[in-house]
Amino acid sequence: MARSRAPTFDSQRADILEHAADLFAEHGFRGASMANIATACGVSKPLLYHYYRDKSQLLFDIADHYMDRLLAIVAEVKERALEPEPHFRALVHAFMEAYEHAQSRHRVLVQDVKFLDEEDRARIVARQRAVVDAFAEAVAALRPRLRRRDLRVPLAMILFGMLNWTFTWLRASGPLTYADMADVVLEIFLDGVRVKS
Amino acid sequence: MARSRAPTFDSQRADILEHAADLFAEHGFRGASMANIATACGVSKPLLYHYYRDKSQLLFDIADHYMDRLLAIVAEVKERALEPEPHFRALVHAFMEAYEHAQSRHRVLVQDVKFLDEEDRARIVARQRAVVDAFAEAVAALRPRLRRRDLRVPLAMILFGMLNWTFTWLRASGPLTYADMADVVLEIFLDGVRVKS
DNA sequence: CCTACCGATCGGTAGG
DNA sequence: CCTACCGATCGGTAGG
Repeated sequence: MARSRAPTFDSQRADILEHAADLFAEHGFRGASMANIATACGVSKPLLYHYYRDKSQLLFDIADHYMDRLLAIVAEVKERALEPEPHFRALVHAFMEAYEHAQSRHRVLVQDVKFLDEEDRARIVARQRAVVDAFAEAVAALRPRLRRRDLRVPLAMILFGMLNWTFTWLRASGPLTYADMADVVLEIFLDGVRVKS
Repeated sequence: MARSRAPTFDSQRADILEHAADLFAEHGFRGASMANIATACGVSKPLLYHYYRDKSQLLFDIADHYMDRLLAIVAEVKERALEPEPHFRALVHAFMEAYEHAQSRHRVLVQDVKFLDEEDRARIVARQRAVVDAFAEAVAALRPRLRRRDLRVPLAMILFGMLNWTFTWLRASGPLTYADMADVVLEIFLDGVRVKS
């Protein structure tokens, strides 16, 4: 009979994923070696292969679990059945809060998904597209008479630009919090910054 | 007497830089080998080392030349001495036009500068900061009564988010042109997207 | 003696 | 779950 999994299996696996995400974020997928990850986790390199088939699987799991989280946020906000503007505000706030607690995963998603093989990459990209579509709908609902339907996705991508670019400059330890940032983005996106008459 | 450089030296060097930028953009700094770059350029690997001391020098040159271009745009627009809003519009349009013709260099700047050694990285980061400062001033001029001075740089970073994130989704061959994109960003940043009463 | 450039191979390290 | 290794490929440089 097959031996059962150690009770620590899942937490050990999660710990490896966390350290791997940090190292991929900092050094890139090619720049971080399996030996580096093993050392960071305080385990041997062969033990890593007990939890993950190969290096790509580790990368895929980081990206896929992170997409689980982002899609769960989209679903949770949708369930509240809010009016267009509160719905939009809730999405932006929930995403910034998620980003605050997943900075390494966020970087990995942005910079390293291109190293996945075609099949794995396609799955991640499809799930990202689902998130973009949810935002495009939320944006369109704000402006129901928007004439150019072809601008729905670009408007969502512009919004994601404001939110996602934070990985290059916003730090949880800085003076501007992630919640402040959500408010500033909402102010700009909803009203712009031009001097009001 | 020292033999002079071949007349093709500068163009050969520029050709190498271009191919290296494409490969770094696609595969990352660690994923693109000197052998790959040599093959793409149609030269031998040792010849690469005639033009560039090492792989890092190649990366630095890509980033530094691109910063030359971006800082030149900032200076050119400043020389026109426009009013705040036309000045701001000119900056956004000029940057989007530069991005359109430098997609690989743009990606390299975003994703690979972290692989430079401390000194080279510091130079690039300092020049990037100069660009951010120029945008922060241009944004502040739009809204001279902005109460929170500490929002000047975040506002500029939010704008850069909209512009720079295009590297993930905007294609020169697509239906939305870079010039269209500049106009949409300006509309949002200046007026927001809320339904106007 | 210089610079320009080749075919071949170096020491070290990657993922496995 | 370890040490000990492998085939391959890395960035960089030797002699000529």
